Amino acid sequence: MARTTGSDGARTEEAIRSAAIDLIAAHGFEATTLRAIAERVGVQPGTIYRYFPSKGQLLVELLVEHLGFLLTQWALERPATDDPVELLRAFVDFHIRSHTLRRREVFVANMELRSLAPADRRHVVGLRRRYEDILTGILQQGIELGAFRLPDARIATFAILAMLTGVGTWFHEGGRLGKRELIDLYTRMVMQCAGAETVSA
Amino acid sequence: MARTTGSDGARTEEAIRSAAIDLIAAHGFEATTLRAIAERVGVQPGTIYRYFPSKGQLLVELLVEHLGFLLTQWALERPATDDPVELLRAFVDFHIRSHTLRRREVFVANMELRSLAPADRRHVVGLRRRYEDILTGILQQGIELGAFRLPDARIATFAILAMLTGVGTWFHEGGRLGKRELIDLYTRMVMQCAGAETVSA
Amino acid sequence: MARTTGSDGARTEEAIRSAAIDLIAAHGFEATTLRAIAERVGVQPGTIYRYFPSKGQLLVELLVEHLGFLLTQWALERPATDDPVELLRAFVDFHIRSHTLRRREVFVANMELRSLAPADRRHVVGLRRRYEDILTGILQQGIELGAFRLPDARIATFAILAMLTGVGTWFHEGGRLGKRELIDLYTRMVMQCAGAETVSA
Amino acid sequence: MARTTGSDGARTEEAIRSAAIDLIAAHGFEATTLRAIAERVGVQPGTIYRYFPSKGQLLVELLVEHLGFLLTQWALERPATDDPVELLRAFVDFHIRSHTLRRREVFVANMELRSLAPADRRHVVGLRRRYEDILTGILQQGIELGAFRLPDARIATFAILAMLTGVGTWFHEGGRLGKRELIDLYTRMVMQCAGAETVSA
DNA sequence: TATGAATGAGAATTCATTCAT
DNA sequence: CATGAATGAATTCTCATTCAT
Repeated sequence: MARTTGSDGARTEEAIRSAAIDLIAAHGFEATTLRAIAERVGVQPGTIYRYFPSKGQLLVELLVEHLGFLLTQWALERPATDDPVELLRAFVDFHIRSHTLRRREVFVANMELRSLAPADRRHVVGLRRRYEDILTGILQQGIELGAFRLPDARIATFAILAMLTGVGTWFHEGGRLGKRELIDLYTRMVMQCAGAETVSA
Repeated sequence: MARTTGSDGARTEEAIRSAAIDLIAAHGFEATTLRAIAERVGVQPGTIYRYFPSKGQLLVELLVEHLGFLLTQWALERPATDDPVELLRAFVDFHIRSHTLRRREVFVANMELRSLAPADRRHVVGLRRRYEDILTGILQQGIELGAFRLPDARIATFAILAMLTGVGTWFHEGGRLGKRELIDLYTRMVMQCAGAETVSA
Repeated sequence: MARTTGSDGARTEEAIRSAAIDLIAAHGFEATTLRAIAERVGVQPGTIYRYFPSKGQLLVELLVEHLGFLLTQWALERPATDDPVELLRAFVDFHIRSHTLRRREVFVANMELRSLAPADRRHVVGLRRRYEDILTGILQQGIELGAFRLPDARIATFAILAMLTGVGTWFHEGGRLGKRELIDLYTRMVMQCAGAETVSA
Repeated sequence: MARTTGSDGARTEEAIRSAAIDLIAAHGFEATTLRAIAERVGVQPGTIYRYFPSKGQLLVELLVEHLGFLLTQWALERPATDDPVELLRAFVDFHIRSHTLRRREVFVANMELRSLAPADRRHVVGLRRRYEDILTGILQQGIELGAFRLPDARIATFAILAMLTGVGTWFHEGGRLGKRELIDLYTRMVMQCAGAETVSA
């Protein structure tokens, strides 16, 4: 059969993206074959080339889309305040929410940078850098205002992001811990870590 | 030519291990070919099979060896004290030292679990679990003795290990930060994170 | 180049089957490489995998197809009579005709059972058994009716089939003996062997 | 350990021959590896080269030795008589005995001619031809003396040898049939087949 | 006499990719 | 928009063979 009635390009492209993220998150980029993606979508491998020029470019688009989403979404959600404590709390909340909601994308974005061609890697790393800078900015301001006791905002950024992102490796919706509690727990640990004066949890 | 004078098995095996760790850390297990490993060692690909029965088993042996090393070494190095703060300090020191010294092994051990066959994964995950349990034990004891303020020893274990292990992704010997300072910085952040009373830094 | 104009799947599959039978009959299954088959067909080795999932499965399909052909064809050709002598004469005729016409298939079916995986071997041996049973049935009936003097129908089956099938190892169309004479010669020998009363030669 | 006390070259060579026949009979020449032979003997693969210059030559030696044995042994055992019926009876007896006793050698000799290099094949086929000629001679004489009714001594040779040799594919010591009965059965069938006047069984 | 290390060629198989239809 | 046939290069892995010791 040629094509399911009502299918169209946009739908197919989205199905490819979704299948790709799933499979790459599960098995890694190198271990994921276009055949497997195509099979999940229900098309022939050649069809993928109507939407993405190569396997590598598919990965790039996935990562760029994801990081773009994070950046855009934070810009929308970030509270209007300038209070570093408030901002840090909001960032932790945002990060964990988006990283549990889009686990697979996050996982891929963290694991598969090395699978990118150099130019693409630079591009993606640049985007990620912009996301890290959000946290660094919050911490820096907090240090300056005396709200945080931290020796180095940049290194603390790495430490806190690693901690938060690590959630994705073990947290599963429906386990003993709800998402709300998870966020509360991590908020408290991050606040302590940052040496925030007002630890209320 | 049969045998290059002076070559011997033990040396070749070690060279294969080392080349494999290097390349797998750099490009991932799936993206690493036996050809590439062999080329780096200076042998033919088939030679690897004198030492490892398959590519997969090579990975297993690398990971088991590494985790065995961590477990053994901690048993040797851990201070005689029962003081949780002292133990946590020692653990952070140990973890960062071993994880910067053996960066590549650590990286591989964290990334490539999914490349293992199920039975091998269980084995390796079991070993890793034993290592995690060391930290959980320290935190648990500290919580009970009132030395740490943490809501959950297990989750704090994940958080702290993620934070510490993340060091491997950005720290390079010879950068602006010395290893001693690095350890001090992280010790301080971990202590704050754990809510340790005596934060002296 | 993607597709040679005019090529199509069914033709390619048949060409692979034919080349495979030829080469396996000539050199044996283990000694036959997919490369060699592909070369004879005029495609790349990988192309074979569009049609057969593995080299082993290719052999299975060849054998099953051949034995299926024998079984079907005998069902079509066997004379309506119940006379064992008439049936034996027809069987010898049928067997030699099909075994000289499809020499290569027969040869492979007799030689390469050991190259099959156990489950496949059981399947193929089952089919071959059904073919043997045709002859055993004829002999059995002939013994009971007194038309044949044979001590054991089963063993006589082995003996006669070995004798008939052996033709394939030396007979070549165009030699000093025509196919008709060949069949007559063997019919006479088989009849004598079976101790048939009416030996008219 | 270098070598088992008391081991010596002759013993090793014999062990290699024996292991080779076993494995080649079981899996075919192409499917039999020198590694497997060496393992069964308990030596390293390289050791085989002290005794045989190549894998192919090993096969040649096995076949030549076997056919030489048949020729020599028949020369020793053949009855002094000139009576074709007596000689045929003795030949059937001899053939089945030697072909059940040395099943593996026979099997290999029948299956693996195609694995020989052309020159070796000619040599081995020549020896086999001499063995066939023994039977052809007996049949020819019997036809001339009127003891057998056969249209063609050469073709009858093929038919009878195929029939007799086929025994090796299904007969197993210890089955429902003893070797004595087996020989009697086949003697009777061969005599009938040859149209021998005096069928006493 | 035998080992153990290694080679190099070649095996089956997989896969991203192309393109006429 | 999508298929189905095919490519060609690469992959893991195997094996007969060599040879210093």
